[in-house]
Amino acid sequence: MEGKKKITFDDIARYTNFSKTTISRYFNNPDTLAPESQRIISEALVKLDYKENKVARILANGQTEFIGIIVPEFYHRFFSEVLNQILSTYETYGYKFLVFVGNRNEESERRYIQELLSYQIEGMIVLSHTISSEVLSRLQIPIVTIEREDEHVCSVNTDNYTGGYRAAALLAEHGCDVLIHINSPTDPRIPAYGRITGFQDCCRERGVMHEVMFRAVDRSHEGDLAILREIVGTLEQTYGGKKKGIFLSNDTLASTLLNLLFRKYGKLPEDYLIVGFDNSPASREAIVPISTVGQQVDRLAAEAVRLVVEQIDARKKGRPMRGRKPVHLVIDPVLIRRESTEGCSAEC
Amino acid sequence: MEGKKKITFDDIARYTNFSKTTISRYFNNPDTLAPESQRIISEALVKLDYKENKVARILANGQTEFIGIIVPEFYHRFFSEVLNQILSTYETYGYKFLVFVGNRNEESERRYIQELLSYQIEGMIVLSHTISSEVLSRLQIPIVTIEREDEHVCSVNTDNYTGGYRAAALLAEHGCDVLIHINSPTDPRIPAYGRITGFQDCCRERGVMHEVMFRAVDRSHEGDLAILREIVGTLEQTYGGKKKGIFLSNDTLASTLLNLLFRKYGKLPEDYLIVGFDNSPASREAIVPISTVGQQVDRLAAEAVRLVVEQIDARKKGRPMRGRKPVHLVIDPVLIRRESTEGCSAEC
DNA sequence: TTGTAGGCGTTATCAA
DNA sequence: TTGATAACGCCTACAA
Repeated sequence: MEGKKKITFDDIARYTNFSKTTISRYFNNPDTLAPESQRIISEALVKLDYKENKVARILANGQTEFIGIIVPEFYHRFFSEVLNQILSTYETYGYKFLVFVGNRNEESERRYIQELLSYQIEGMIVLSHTISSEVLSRLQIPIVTIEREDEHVCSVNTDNYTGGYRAAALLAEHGCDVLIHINSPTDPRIPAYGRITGFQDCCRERGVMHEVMFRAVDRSHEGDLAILREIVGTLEQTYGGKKKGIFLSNDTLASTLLNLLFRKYGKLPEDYLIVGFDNSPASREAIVPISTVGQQVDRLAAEAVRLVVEQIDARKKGRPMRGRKPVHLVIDPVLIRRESTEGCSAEC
Repeated sequence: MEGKKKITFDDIARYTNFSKTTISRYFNNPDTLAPESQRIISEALVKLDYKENKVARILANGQTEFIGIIVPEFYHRFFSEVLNQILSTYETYGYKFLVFVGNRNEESERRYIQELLSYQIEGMIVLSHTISSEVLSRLQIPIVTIEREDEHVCSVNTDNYTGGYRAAALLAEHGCDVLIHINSPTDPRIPAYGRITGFQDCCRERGVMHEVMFRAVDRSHEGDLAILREIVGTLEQTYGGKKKGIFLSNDTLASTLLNLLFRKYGKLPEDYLIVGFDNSPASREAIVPISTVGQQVDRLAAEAVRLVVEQIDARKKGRPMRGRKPVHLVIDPVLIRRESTEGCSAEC
């Protein structure tokens, strides 16, 4: 009952008078065994308390069923939600996940990748963005990125353009005189940039007055608060009597703005409409539920895993993906209307 | 440059005219090699573009450097934060983490554990609570739990009792006439129950009127809202003119209550003081920053990993932990005073 | 339906 | 300082 040495196929073979091969077959092709043999072996397994050793199996057949994941951080809920959904696909595909958090440090992320490769991962899902897709593509294993620069590898992204477009459209429909988009300075090559162009295009098409304000938001709550306070000051001066529709780059920021206004006025003033991005709990649980553009995180994750697995499978039968153009999947965002734009129908 | 077959020690040995053994030594005991030999091998590695294969190494020496993790869910930020901190210890100890999310389903968690064991993990950190510590202790590998029932295994927990005590003390110090604790029905065997007893003991010691309200909170935001609305109604009836100090089981719930009151009165009424638990972003970013009892998540995680690693090391040299009583570490909580109890000093 | 023999890429144990 | 050889535990032809 103590620390006995592990039971192997050899032990079972000896115990049952079969060969190791037969034991192996019991696990991999049970139907090629005589029913009686199956029973004998199955009983022996219990009797000897056999525990399988996948490391040995991997060495023999090369299939680790490992997928590596690199996440940049966990502060933004988006990442923990995606990770959650990815991990949940274990039930579907059986792949196990080796997870690393990139420290925004290219050098260490490189090391993580080497480590992952040394464990013979069969594929990789990358959410971190410090390593270029070109470098990733040279890794010679199936790779899928989520919401990051993806020129040379497969990817799954939210249709940010449509998201930004719909946010603007929603605000315009509610008769806002001026639309404001607040965002941090964004690299045009990453998918999130689409939110900006979508917003702008919608405004232009409809001839609505608009402005994109790039500020160093998203560094700290205090910083955001200060920046938004200043912005509110500016807005009240510049667009005094006008109805203002404000689209923020994420729900946390939207909630911060909302709180700011609510504290100032004891309510969300009627000349302010707010839309966030992500459909994170922060938007639903805000003091006034915030309209938002929801990323379909479950689908992002599911498609990402599906895509890696597809490539892994393809590579197992020949090498059909060789030189093929990377696939870029796009997931539709969902516009969620809440009180911050619709007003409070019932109870006010 | 295409899909060449992998380079092994054999290739390097042939290329350098050393034996496989020497190549192996280069990696494991470089100092036992002649400096010249080291140079030769090191150059060969580059020239041949060797990539190490840890699976083979594991099979040979039995050390996977894997630690398994089972997290119950990712909705509560606590878990993603702990996971984050655990993963970050890679830099310190070099252990890699295989992560599973338990679906609140005992059967599947059992399967996860089997899967983890089959990959020869060297230890396990468990945050999920569907599997009893007794069952876990029979797994014969180092195990550490975090904030869950831990009778038969090592654990790291926040000192919930002190947390509850300090929350109550804070409210009492501010002259509250009655203290209320809102929590979901809690199993007395889990650490979080300490919050309740700590709260009660403090109230009793000080002779403060108090009440613990067990409600089915934490299932959904809408549900919480309804429950809290009802509670507020009750409180206003029962404790009309009194100053009420409310301690909630987590920050999200505290924030929901705060929003409710703020919407109702346009501010946080002066006869309400609020304290949450966790020091999650929700408390800092609330419309009125919420005082809270902070779990030192970084320390919880760091100690948990240290504890598994310690056991793993101990087991490698003999088996000194055999039969020893499990270690239960306790981390002090940190009381964080914010506006929801301190009032607004500056700007009001 | 079952068995034999060799291999997967390292490390460990003796020798030299 | 270096090598030969046997593990590690399983899988996969090929054979019977």
